[in-house]
Amino acid sequence: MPEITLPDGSRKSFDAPVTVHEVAESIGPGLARAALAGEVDGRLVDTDYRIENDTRLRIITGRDEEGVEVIRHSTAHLMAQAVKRLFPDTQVTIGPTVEHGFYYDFARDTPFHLDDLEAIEKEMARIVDEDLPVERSVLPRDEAVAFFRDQGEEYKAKIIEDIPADEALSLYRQGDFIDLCRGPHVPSTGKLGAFKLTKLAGAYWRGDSDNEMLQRIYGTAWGDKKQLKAYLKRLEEAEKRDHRKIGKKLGLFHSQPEAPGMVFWHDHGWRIYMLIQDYIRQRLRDADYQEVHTPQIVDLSLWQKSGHWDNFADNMFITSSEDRTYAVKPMNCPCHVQIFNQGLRSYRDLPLRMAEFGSCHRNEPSGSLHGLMRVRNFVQDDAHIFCTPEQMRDEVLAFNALVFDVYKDFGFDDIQVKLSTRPEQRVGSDEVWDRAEAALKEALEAAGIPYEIQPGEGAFYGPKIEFSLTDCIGRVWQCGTMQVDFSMPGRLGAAYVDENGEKQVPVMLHRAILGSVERFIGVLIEHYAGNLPVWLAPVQVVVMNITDAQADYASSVARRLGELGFRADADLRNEKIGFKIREQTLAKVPFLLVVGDREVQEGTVAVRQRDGNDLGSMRLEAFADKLGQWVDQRGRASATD
RNA sequence: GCCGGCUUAGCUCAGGUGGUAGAGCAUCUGAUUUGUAAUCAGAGGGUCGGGGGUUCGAAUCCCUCAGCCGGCACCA
Repeated sequence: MPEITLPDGSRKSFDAPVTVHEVAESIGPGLARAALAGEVDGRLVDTDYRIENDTRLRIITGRDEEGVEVIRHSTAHLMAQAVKRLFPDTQVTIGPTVEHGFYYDFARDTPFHLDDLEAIEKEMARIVDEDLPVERSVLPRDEAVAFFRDQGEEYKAKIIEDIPADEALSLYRQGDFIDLCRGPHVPSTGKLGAFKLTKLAGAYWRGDSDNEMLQRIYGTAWGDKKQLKAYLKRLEEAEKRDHRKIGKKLGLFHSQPEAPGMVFWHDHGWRIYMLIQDYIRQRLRDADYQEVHTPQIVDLSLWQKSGHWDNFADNMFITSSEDRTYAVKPMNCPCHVQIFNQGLRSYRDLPLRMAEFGSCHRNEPSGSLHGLMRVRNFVQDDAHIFCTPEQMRDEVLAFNALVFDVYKDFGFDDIQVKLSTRPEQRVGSDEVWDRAEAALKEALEAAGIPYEIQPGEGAFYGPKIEFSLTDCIGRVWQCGTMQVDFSMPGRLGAAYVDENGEKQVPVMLHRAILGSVERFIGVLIEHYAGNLPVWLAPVQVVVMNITDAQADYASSVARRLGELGFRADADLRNEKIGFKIREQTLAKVPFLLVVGDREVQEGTVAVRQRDGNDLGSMRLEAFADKLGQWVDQRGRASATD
């Protein structure tokens, strides 16, 4: 005689055990149709789950997050069923859900073709029409292994063999297709429909590049067609923001086969680059960093001593001369230790903050290169802080504040912080790790920064904090980092003399705010869809004349703005004003100044913003004042867009 | 690096089943002197990513290399 409590607090009594579906039916036929699963005492179950005792129940539909999750899972099964029908020689492996959808990995001699996706989608739709009931059953592990092996599903059998022998496994059957799955699943295939297969890819069996490659099909699935459509629309929008497309259109940079993964920065792109670098340089100066510059290529022996050669030999560029072998530097830190090592350091010198915009080369695997986001030559806003263990906390605290403030200037307010702790393979005693992790934690907590812990994700030489920012369409980019290093200073012989006249090895903090400048520019372009805030816009103002009669005036306005420190061009082409406005708007110039006879006579400029907003006519000085204010507020307000 | 796809004019892209290439924009020339997102006309421009092969004949079919794109793996 179960009494069931619903989320709104209401109770329903039944004379006999009932299924989730029956409870839904008792509430209303609409809910019964929409029910995809139930949550019984916090546990997700199928709709045919039988409730015996008093319990709390939530009916899950496609409107719930959990419901969409169930739909994605079930759609993965649906796809696998369709694939097995169309390509019986295929073996199934795993099919989990991912953000916005799902994938399924198949083992198959001949890879799928893009055209196959369409056929698979059609078959999926057919199975939806068949509205096959999805039924759960339970088997002991060994029987499950035998079952799948019998079906020729070797991979599935291997997966199940890794599960403890005493565990019973749930299987889900829909028509001729059976898959191992924890569930829950939708009650029947007819509940599915808002899906689309999106990508075809190779993926290693068990995620290990030593294993054979499987065929992965990605799909997206949603609660209804409207959500699906909205998602596809969002994908399209994201594509329009692609920094590679925008970078090409605006002529910011290019790359070519002769220098894969390396960037040819053009005039306008390089302006952005320099503006960012100048800004960070000023911020670091204000925070008592010194700036240094170290060699591009350094004898291999240094990299052997630092340990990088052991770990990253394949990813380092090598050059040689006069029987010596050099490595093109993949990072700045060993060189910074060399500067630290010049002369005798006192504890009074600490903390010593050493920054460098050093150009680094890493021979990244060819398949990992991606526009500006993953390159082989990059510059980081890199710095190393040499300090005592006692100073770590304050240094981390100060750095946190700096990171958040800098991100605000670039227009990012939504920042996620993660703390990665000691990995299995590490150097240094537990005591030292305790202290380092505690210092990072304390600093985060003292600053009131919420953070997530990633156990075991730290570097081998120390724990790290990672700062990720969320862009305007919700994508997360890891940029900033603060890493504690107990290893390298010792390996490279760094030392200072303490209060007692004894030599000590300093702690080294590796830290960057933006990370690679290349990548950060990529993130900025996508975040702003190319409409960079005024302080970063390569060209801030274009002055355009209506006819030749105002050419001199327009030139003088542009020149004057240049003298005031702004980046202003004149567009004197013999074109209609509408044409010039269109072109300069597409070039994402934040301010367009139109000057005709009226403006010449009155000594004014007509101001138009990038978004089409007309600010009317004003004196040049008035405009320059406003422009100065917009520049000064950087990315903190959106006055111009 | 691995799997799959792609590579045609400066850019964006057309070019069933093999018969030596085409559009729009851009460029150049001329006309037009124009008031807030495209003025008109004409002209030039390509060893179809590189190399090799099949064929009487290859942008098209095969092999190979490179780069790019989507994933996987990697990311000090």
